[in-house]
Amino acid sequence: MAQRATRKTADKTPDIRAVAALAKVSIATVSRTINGAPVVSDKLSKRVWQAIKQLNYFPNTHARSLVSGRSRILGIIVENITNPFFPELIQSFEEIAVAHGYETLVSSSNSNPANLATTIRRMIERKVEGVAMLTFGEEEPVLNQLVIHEIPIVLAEFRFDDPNVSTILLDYKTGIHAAVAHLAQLGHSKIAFLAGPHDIHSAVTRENDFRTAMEAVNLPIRKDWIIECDHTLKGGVAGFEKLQALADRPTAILCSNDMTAIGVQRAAYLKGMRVPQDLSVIGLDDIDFAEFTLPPLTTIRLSRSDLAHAAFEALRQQAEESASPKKQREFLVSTSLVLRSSTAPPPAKA
Amino acid sequence: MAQRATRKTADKTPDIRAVAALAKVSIATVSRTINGAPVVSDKLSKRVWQAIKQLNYFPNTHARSLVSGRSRILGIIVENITNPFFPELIQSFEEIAVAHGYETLVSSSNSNPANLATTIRRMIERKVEGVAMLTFGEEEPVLNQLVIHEIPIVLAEFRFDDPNVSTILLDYKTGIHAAVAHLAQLGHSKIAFLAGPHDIHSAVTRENDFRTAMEAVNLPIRKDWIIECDHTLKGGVAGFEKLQALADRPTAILCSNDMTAIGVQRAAYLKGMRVPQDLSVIGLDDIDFAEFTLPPLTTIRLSRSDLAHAAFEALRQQAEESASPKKQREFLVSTSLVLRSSTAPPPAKA
DNA sequence: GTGAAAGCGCTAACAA
DNA sequence: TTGTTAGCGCTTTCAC
Repeated sequence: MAQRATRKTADKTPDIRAVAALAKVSIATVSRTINGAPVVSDKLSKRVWQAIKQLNYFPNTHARSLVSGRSRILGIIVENITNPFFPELIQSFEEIAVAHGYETLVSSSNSNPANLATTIRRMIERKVEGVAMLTFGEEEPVLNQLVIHEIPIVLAEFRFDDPNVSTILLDYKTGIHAAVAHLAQLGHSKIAFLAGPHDIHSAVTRENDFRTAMEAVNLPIRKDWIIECDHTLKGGVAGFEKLQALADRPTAILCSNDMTAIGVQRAAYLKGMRVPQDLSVIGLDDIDFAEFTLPPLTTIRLSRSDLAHAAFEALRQQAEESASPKKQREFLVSTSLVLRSSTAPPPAKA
Repeated sequence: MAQRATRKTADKTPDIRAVAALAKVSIATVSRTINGAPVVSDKLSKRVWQAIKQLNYFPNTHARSLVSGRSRILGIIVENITNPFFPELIQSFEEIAVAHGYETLVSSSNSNPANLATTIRRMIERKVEGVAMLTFGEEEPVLNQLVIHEIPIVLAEFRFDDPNVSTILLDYKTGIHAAVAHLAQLGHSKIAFLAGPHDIHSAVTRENDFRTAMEAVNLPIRKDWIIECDHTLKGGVAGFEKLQALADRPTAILCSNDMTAIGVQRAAYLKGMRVPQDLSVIGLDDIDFAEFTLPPLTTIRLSRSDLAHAAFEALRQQAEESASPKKQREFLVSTSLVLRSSTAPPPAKA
């Protein structure tokens, strides 16, 4: 009761008025000072900062967002935070966002559409200024809500015709062609491909690029050597076993991602096969872990940092240009082959 | 211009007034309906929900937070999102939080104090209702700001005397004693320990538990067999190499975490040593990856889900009891040994 | 059970 | 350059 007697003596967290009172200025001046408006005199500005420090004042972002209409929050949705590729990506994205004064809301879809819908709802309620959907193909069903709310979106490998939607194109082709050429040069002609799930755009693109790469070096594409896996360790194990069950087996396996490749390495080891002497393996992503597999994995590098930069940049441009006519943009992120120790010439014919 | 002529016809995102108008009720009734206040009649409630749906209305959380003083945001700060233990932990925590209607702000300290301070500032500005600091020992310098703002905190393995600070105690002892006993039973007497950084509480606790476990089975503790690493793959490699440089070498290595153990496995492989025939290795955490190492890693399981539950529960209790006298709480999360294939009897004497 | 009205803490006109 | 003031969209007394 006593505490509520007067505003000024209450020991609640200080607000902009408290700062203004202590600095003997108006609240507008405090607001201008905090937001770096160029008109405040040095004298007052100094008094204000001093008062802020003295009171240990923190501006209330909710009030700020409410009146300004800008939340300074960005959303990022990934497929599966448990695949090491994504934490590394999130980390990059957050660093960039924080450096630009944005907060990040992270969420993973886990390939669950209901989950995704809830996430979108949460993000809309929090008034995010943009969403990076790095789910590589699961986004279509929910895109609509975001588009209706005119929230800028950036997608990977999927074009959507709306002025608020930008796209990041991933040039897998360069890396995959280099990988296949590398294998061919080592003398491999029997090359298998462990694909990702066909409902993921990036998986389909990767598989297509594998096909054209094989054609480019005049190597046969065998249907039973292209197997759909699920981008997980277990998927790699399963894919390897299917290949082993075949009468005619490949001498090299290119995998749609690193996790699959690591699964293959493990499965091969358990079967008593040596990588790379008995079997060459190449991954895709170059997650931090790839360097530490046994043997260290040769892989196609897809830079998380490049991807994160592109995603942030796409969103920032759209959000901060809200006045001018919005337009879609396209960004390109490239890939490259990283040579380590999981490839070698094929074993001599038995 | 034309668009701004009147509020009612403007095509901006609908607000509570628009819903009230369409449902022909007051905004208070809309608010009550949304928040499930028990007084609204079925008839009006139905009209309101119908209007909400028709307008595709989403309540503005910033306005909500501003007036209610509750943001329904929780913060979680981890040491390093790149260690697979943490994404799994974050995932669990977020799921629980979302299920209870909370949003989560994620951040990793990356062992950078300046970073941590910024993070805390961001979280205070966003008015988080609680922070889970799962940094295992880097939290002290910034605890103060949070405490001043009376924000509920939950810490791992560190007690702090303040009514807003709860603690999760981790019972490493059970798991570590089981691991050492398992090794002793296999016939090992030369057991090394690759510790974590000494400025991390959990690392110190784990090391101490290793010592008491060794005493419990009457095995000698050798100083040069206890090496401080850094909980990373590289650290494990380095630790292994230091051990190999010794004249008298251990036959088994217990590691302070899984990443270290995986580093050891890799380094041993490169040296031509076989795990477990030549060297037994045990990890701690049981990250998802542990099951897929070569060979599958025997490790001490620390449940991410249990930890996440404890952390959320601690925060929720503190946040939702704000009226009644707050009190510190303690939670306990236990560990257990998971037997896989990286341990075996020591090699016969040469 | 329902509505009217007073703010929550801040930004952005507009005045001075 | 600085101050005054009108809301941002919502929750919550307080009347009815």
